[in-house]
Amino acid sequence: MKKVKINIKDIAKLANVSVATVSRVINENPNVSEKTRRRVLKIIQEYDYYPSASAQNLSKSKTQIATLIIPYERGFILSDAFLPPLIKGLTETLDQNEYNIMLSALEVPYIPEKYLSLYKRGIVDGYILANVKRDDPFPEMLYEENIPFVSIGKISPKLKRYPYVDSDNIKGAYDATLYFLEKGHKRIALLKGTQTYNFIQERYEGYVLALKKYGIKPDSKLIVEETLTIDGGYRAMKKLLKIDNPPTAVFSCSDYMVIGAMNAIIEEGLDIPEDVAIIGFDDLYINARIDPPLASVKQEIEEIGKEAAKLFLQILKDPINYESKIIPVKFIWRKSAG
Amino acid sequence: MKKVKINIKDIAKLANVSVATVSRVINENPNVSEKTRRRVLKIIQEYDYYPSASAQNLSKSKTQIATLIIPYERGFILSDAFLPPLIKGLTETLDQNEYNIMLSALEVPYIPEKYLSLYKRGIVDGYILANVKRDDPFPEMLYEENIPFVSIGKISPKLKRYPYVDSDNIKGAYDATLYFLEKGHKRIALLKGTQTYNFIQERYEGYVLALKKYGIKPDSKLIVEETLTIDGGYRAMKKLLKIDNPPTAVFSCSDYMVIGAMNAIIEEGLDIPEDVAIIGFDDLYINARIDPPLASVKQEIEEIGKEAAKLFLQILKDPINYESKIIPVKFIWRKSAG
DNA sequence: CTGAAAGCGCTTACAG
DNA sequence: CTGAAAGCGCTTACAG
Repeated sequence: MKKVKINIKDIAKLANVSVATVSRVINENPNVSEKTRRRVLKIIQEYDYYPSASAQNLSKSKTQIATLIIPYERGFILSDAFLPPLIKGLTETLDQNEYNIMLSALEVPYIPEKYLSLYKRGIVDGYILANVKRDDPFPEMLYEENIPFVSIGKISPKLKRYPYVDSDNIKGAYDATLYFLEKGHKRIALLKGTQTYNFIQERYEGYVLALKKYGIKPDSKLIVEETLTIDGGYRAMKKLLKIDNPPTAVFSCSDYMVIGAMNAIIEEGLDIPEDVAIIGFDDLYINARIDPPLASVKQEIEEIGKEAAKLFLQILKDPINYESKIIPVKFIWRKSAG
Repeated sequence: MKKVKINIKDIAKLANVSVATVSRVINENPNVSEKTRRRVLKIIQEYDYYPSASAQNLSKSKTQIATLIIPYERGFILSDAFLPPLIKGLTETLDQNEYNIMLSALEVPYIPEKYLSLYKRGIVDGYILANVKRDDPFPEMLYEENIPFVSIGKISPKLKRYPYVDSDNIKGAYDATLYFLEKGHKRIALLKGTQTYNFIQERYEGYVLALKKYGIKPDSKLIVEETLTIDGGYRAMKKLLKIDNPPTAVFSCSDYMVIGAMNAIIEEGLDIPEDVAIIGFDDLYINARIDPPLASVKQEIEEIGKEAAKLFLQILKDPINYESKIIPVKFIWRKSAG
């Protein structure tokens, strides 16, 4: 039942042209007469011919494949607000440009050489980095070797210039904190992640910036570092509730931490937002449906995926003249914010 | 700064052997003297040589790439309990076997031909299907054309025999329902998805099976179909609370539906689990941390990913003698179950 | 607008 | 154990 695989030579013979002409038709080269083009196209359809990607890759020395690098970090959850829309944005845009995307999900710490070989062996044309930490050595290696990559989220401050797409983390944290300040809160805590993701640093900066605007000096007792998980949030909040003069408002770098923090708050018999108001970051599906509904800063992850894909395609063509992008975020008020 | 790309011919020359020998070394062909092997390997290392995947693919006519097909269905959320562990399981196992995985996330309804071409063009060696509905025509096309694929979750009942890895959905639903029955509940509702995923059908069967064991005939008023989302669960539960003699227990095909259902229950001034007990399916991260904590049936998604990857590698070698797998699930008691 | 031919970088019978 | 050579299926200057 298996049809013998037909190749460009067969098509050429059937259409009474040379393989060069068939190749031109396939590649939409304009130097083919309309008549010939039609004839060849007809034969191609009739025989259900698909050009071999391997052969094309070998000739063109590119593969039309990007690879998505997602380091798995213990104590970090790839939320449903992140991975699915990211994948959607990336694949949609790449697909429109006949690019495919490969998946490399690795547990930290990973061996960068292994992932470098994807490029060196000519399996992929370049990398899209997601969820990479500041101290991850991989981007620097790519940078050094002039290998095409785009980062989703800013990364190593050591790199002078590299293509990235990121949320406006500073603004998001700033807005959330400012909201509390305008409501009259003086003791505003920050739930920071222990991890060295750049977005943590930026959200911290946004928080500090807002405080500064109101002439408040950041109080180190109000800034707690914990893992970016539900449990981390729980532990952090427990600590905060034990200090003298505990916070009346909490801004968290992650919604998962907020969920843990909520439990800690309720456990102490306090009310949200009356005793402690709280705002998170990410906007999980469930945020609107928890009791109380959770305020958050929403990232446009799907758009980030799209922009990252565009940027990737761009740097393949021109590795010098590109522009990195910052995508706006949006503060979503809900009851937990008070 | 860019080193000229070195190829097998260069290595052969440098090592004073033929390209055939270098190729044998690369492919770990035993017919090479230890001495020669060492010499060649040394040169390879020294010059940081990587064989071209495209050239290898062309010669071997395979690509060492599988593609993961994830149809995006409106009204269905790819939860953080599903996609990340699935990807982890798949990539880990494939990686160990020097296989890579490509990503095709498409919005339903999609054009199957487009994804078929990934195989026909020789971009991938086969497909791993996730989240595919019963009436999706794609698997049948693969089946007809003898294209290698493995399905995560059972699919079309039209296919007589095909490789799949699935959770024991029937048992999971059965256990959850049985738990309620043993607690003395008589009016047990089922929150079904409207979508035609096979797992919905199976969870329904497990539910019915348990009822039957207790001599209870399924009451159609207690079985509500809605989208597998938070909102769907909310609407379904609202309906259930309006009927005469409303349920005292609810088993839901999805945890997201449970979250919506909880809101509906609380809105009516009822208590969980005192007035209405509830059990879901999937076990989201947040389940343990919601108030009340949510009982659920937990799937071993990472293991499913691993088994699917193994099965895929297996059918590539032998498309006839393989065994599909059913992975056990686990009922997780928490307060919401009563 | 079209074709003959070299080239992309491997693998793999075949012969020794 | 090793090598010469054909073959995998394309693309792309080059010549006309």
